[in-house]
Amino acid sequence: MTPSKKTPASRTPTARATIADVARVAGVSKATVSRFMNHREKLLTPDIATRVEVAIAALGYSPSPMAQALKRGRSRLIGLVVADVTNPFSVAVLRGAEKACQQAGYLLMLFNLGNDSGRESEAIAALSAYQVEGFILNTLGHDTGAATHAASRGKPVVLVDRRHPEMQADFVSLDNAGAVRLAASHLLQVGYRELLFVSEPVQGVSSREEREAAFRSFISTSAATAHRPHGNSFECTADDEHGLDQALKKLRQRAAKGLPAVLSSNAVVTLRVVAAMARLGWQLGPDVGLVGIDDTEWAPYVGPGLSAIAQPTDELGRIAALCLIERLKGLDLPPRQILLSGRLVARGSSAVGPKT
Amino acid sequence: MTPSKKTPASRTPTARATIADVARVAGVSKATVSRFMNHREKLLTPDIATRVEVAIAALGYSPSPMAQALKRGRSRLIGLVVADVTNPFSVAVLRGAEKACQQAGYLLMLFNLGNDSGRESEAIAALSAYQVEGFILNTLGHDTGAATHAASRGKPVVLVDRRHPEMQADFVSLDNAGAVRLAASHLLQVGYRELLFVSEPVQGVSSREEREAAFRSFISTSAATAHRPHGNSFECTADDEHGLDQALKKLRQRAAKGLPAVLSSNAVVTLRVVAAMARLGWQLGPDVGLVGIDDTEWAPYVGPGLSAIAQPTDELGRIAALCLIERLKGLDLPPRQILLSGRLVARGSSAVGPKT
DNA sequence: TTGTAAGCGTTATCAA
DNA sequence: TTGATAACGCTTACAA
Repeated sequence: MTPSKKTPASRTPTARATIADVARVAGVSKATVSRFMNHREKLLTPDIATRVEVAIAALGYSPSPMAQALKRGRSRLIGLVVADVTNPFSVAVLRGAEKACQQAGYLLMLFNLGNDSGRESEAIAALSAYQVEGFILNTLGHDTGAATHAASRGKPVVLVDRRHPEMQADFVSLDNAGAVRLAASHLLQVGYRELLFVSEPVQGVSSREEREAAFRSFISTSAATAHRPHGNSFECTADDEHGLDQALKKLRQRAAKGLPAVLSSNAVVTLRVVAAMARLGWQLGPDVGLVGIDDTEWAPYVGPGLSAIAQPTDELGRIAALCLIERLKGLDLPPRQILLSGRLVARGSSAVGPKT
Repeated sequence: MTPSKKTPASRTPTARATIADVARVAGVSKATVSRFMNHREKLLTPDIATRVEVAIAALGYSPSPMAQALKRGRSRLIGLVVADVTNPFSVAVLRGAEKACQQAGYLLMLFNLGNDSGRESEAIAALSAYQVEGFILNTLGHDTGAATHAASRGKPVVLVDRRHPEMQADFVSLDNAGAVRLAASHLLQVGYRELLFVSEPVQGVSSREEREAAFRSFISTSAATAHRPHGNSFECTADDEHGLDQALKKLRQRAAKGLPAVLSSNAVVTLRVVAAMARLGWQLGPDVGLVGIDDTEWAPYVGPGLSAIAQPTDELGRIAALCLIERLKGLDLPPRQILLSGRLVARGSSAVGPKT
């Protein structure tokens, strides 16, 4: 018998107590300790129970989730894959999800793609290896093989904001169509008539597609209206400042008989539009109106204040986590779609006059 | 013999391949497979090696990090505890750290305190349980017991931005004193004379203390200078808008013979100051100057543009991760302090006239 | 009600 | 150079 087996003194003085230590101190078997931990008051003599309890307290024992995971096949870990942590929307979702997970006793393993959507498979593989019980995905939705694979292996997946083509999974998102209608009709109401929808390259990203489509359909629907709006779309990339400037100039030229306004498809784009307006020296609101999807803490202080459709970001993250946890608890339903409404926050950038 | 033991067909068709599966397919022992994985070309007959290699490829085998962690005591996991993911500085650090960790083959487990600094112990306990090999801590530094405990157990800890009192650990941060001097002397140079340092409640948070102290010392040092600046400090909380308004009014009253300016200690405070200025209807720059620590993507577009000290945030996160990884590789040095310099970005909010 | 023992997927020690 | 075999810390039949 090696001394390291039995005498606690021979352990590294700082090592975690194991179930065997507890069993020894309490004078019971490991199985009993395990039962105490998992079934608590059931099937346990009060006497033994207290002995175990005391030993646990004395040693400061807590079970090793790693060992539990190995044995049970469940890890109490949830994998979160994010296209870009820099995106404030992603962060907000992350925040909501993390909170809900913690409350349910799950921990989050984070994998940031850094906008390199090709690594989605890599991310999922890495997280799978750690036996995460399920995934929350806020990614572009290309490179969808691994996710589908995970899903087919019975690991639940929840998609946030962006769908993956052909993937059967719960989906939690802003009601994109509603949000775009809200923004666009607000612009019409205020008096803008010549609208430009600006988004990042659509490139198969579902939320961008949906918003763009909603915009087109809004325009064609309300063409018959008293307002008779016009609408166009523009895709802007990070480096092509010139292109955006040109698009805005054309917008203003077209707007001979109606005021021009931009509807931007997310916070990143909004910032680009704001930058372009600054370059052109135009006033947000009177010269060109602006409403963007995504409200931010700084929106009130940019120019005359940026009008926005606020997403219930925390709620999106929270609901995504809760959906996932329900599945983990065995809920077996066909994939659900949960669409949350945006809220219009009107500020100076969608006011025609200097003060409304 | 239960069929599930040996016949692959009886496994859940989707289960991961294990080392035993590989061994069986290759016709070797588990030990051999393990050796192939860990020592590669050493001590292996070419014939056997290729058989193993083929089997691994055929089954798509990759070892279970959980099982490895259990056996080795090392998990290739790093715990990141953040006071508040909402803070853009924290996110930026997170981003840098996550990237470096991924490159080194580590995964990040995230725990967000949601600004409830009392839960720091809880966070560390939870992450410890998962055998994380080390910690990156960007927390307030109260509730320091658990971290110290982890450190004493030989788990390396790196502190980012905020020190923990009496804790021996690597520390990575902005050079706070330098940053404050940079900001303050810029204000003097431009022509501001009556300075107000605004920060969140200092309350034992090291970075806030250091910045405040640096401000005081800058003022007293340069009092003998030709500029003869005055300086005061103000702590502002999220809900006390009135207090901040009053502080700014007093600042302007004091500034009878010298232009007034605010030096804000981080992005959160900067936003509050901007909001207060909007409430008061004052112009940033001509009425009251402003330089804040932390540059943000929206800073150029708020008012006349917000002057800022940009922190090398990505670099901070990256270096924190690298420090940790060095320690994990066995580096045994006394605690290091790594201080990175900030960079001044001057914009309209620190320009006395309408255009410089 | 409790204990014994097998096994989760690895790695490490020892023989062969 | 390779193969049994015993751990790692835990859960769970099955026996007692």
